[in-house]
Amino acid sequence: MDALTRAVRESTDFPSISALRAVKGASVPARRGSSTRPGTDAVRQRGELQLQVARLLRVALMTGQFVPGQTLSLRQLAAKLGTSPMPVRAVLGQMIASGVLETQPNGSVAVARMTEARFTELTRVRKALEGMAAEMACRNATPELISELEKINARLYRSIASRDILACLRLNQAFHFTLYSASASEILPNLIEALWLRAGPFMYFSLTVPETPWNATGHKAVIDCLRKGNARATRLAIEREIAGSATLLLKRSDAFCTASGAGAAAAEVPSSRKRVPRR
Amino acid sequence: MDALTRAVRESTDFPSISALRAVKGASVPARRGSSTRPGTDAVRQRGELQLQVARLLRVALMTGQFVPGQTLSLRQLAAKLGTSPMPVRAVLGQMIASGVLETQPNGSVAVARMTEARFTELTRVRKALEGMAAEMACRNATPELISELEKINARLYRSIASRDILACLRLNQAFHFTLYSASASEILPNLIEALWLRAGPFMYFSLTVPETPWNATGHKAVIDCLRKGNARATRLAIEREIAGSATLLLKRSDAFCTASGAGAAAAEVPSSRKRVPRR
DNA sequence: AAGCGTGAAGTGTGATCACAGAAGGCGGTC
DNA sequence: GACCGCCTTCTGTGATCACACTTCACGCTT
Repeated sequence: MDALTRAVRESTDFPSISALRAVKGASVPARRGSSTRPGTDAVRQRGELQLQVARLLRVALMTGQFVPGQTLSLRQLAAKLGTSPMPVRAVLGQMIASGVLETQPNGSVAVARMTEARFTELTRVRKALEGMAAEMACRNATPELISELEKINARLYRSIASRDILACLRLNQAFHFTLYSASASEILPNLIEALWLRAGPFMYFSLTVPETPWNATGHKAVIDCLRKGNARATRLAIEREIAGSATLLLKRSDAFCTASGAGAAAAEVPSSRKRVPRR
Repeated sequence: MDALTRAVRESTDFPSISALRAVKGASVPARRGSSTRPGTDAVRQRGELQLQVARLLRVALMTGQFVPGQTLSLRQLAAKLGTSPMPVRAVLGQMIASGVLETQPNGSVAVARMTEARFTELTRVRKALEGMAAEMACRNATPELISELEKINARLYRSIASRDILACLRLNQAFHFTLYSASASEILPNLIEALWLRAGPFMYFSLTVPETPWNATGHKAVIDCLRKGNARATRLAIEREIAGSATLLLKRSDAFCTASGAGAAAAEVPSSRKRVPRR
């Protein structure tokens, strides 16, 4: 549990993209002109930076690196990532459009806060979409898929036993999304991912209780239904899983204080505006 | 029907934003420095340009101003809208993220093409989400809502009678979204709008047959269910409406030729690259 | 005449600059 | 001592520039 609080404290300490780029001078932010991309620079595909920024930001959100309500600054994020504000702008804009982030009344962007009503709705939509994806996945499930899910599940149980919450989150996500990607749907996984991203920061903080009663028993039921080839039952099993973890989170109603209210915890986040004393 | 083909031919002839801005020199694209924003300039809120670009692009997509598969150029769109490429970039990036547009292998962005599989999936997800929104809307339906829906519906019938397809589309959209916004959901209307936007260009071209057998009889059933306060029935009525119009479109399988294949119709779109003869 | 290289123009992406507005410390005044 | 205004700094947004890459017309060569 202290690993979690530590991760929260070092809330912006995720790996820098700049390590992936050529040296180019540590803090000098890349000169303009032909010297910008010396021949020794690492090859970069078109839009590669945006993808990397998006990936890092997604991971950061899902692993509680950002508190709900915390404001994210374009330039600060860009500086931490070692890029110009440009790709960060694009990614934040997309996340705002998908409801993961929101613009505060003064114009700055912040991690979306969670209210009880929002969470209930989110859970309802998740049940519908993920249930549908699970049903479709069951319709074209292969033994390989089932064995892969079992492998993930085994690792998940080990992570639960060793209280490695980060690994739990990662493996739980892996379980769900390998299942959903088997649905062969082009649109469902993306929609579901956006919903997870919306719930991500809040869920992380709700799981920071030392004794998480969540044990992935629902996953076993899902695998059983897949093995039987019962699509309806698979849908119901996934819906039960979602509902179960949701009620688990709702029971900890204090989590909303952290997330939604003008509570102390949100104010605890050190203001990102470090003022340099004048002269 | 010629109004439609005309709209297709003038496929990029939508109103310019520049009319909303101060004069500032017709084609001179705004100088840098303090002269950029003279005191006589129209007041603009933060991010107002992006919102306007997004609105115009949404309308253009829903009214068939862009053929599925047509490539959209940042700079050309910006020039047509009278802005810099910047806000267009942001909007296109969001639309790509939501699946409305897609990046072609060479990197340029294009209106997403529609395949039969995609359309089937899209319809399934729409039934789930819009059914849920309709059910929620019925739970807190007011006489005002019902009368407003009836008013929209009456205008819709008049538009069908006069074969004003643009008005039909607009009023149909108004009917559905006033219903869904009554669900008081924060997330469903946005998700549904993204789905409509994905299907929009394709649906428009499927409706360009002169004798559209679509008559909004499903809307009457929805209103009846709302008046009875039967939420389950409202969901089913909406699902039937969606399924009905979907099968109507699927029957016209040739529409996919226009939309998906390397068909002639897509190639008909004049290449947006007008080359200036060299010197 | 047919094929091919050249180069200009167009493409999206990333970086930098400029601007208006918000936020809050600092010095002034009452 | 408390309040008010300035002023610095930071915010996101829009514009412009630079770059790598693609595309395609022109003009040369075979």
